[in-house]
Amino acid sequence: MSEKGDFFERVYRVARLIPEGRVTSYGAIARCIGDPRSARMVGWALNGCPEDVPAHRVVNRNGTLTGKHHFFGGMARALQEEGIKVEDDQIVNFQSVFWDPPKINLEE
DNA sequence: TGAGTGACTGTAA
DNA sequence: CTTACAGCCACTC
Repeated sequence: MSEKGDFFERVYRVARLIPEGRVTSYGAIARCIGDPRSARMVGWALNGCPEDVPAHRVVNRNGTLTGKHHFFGGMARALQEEGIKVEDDQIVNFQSVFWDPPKINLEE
């Protein structure tokens, strides 16, 4: 076990668990999968995320849409479509829409 | 092999 | 949650 590709799969899995109208941070996902120091890799992993992964719901710890420049299409608009208020590439009331990812089965 | 870069985070002031 | 500094891991040249 412990393959390199597992890291990506875990990121995708957690990202898919994000409910609508909610967002999470890269560090939260990184910690969820057991690598809180690889937060940067989470963002890099989402760079090649499939379409079924709501990458637009993943932002940095400040609630800023840091990935907007890399996301295909209007990331801020997509968030607002789900009920998330965004202003100047920054999530409004970020703490209220923040979603803490549960610990998934790392061996599954 | 080593330096540079990046969708980051935590701590300090 | 502002700004500044350092640590972090993987990728590219």
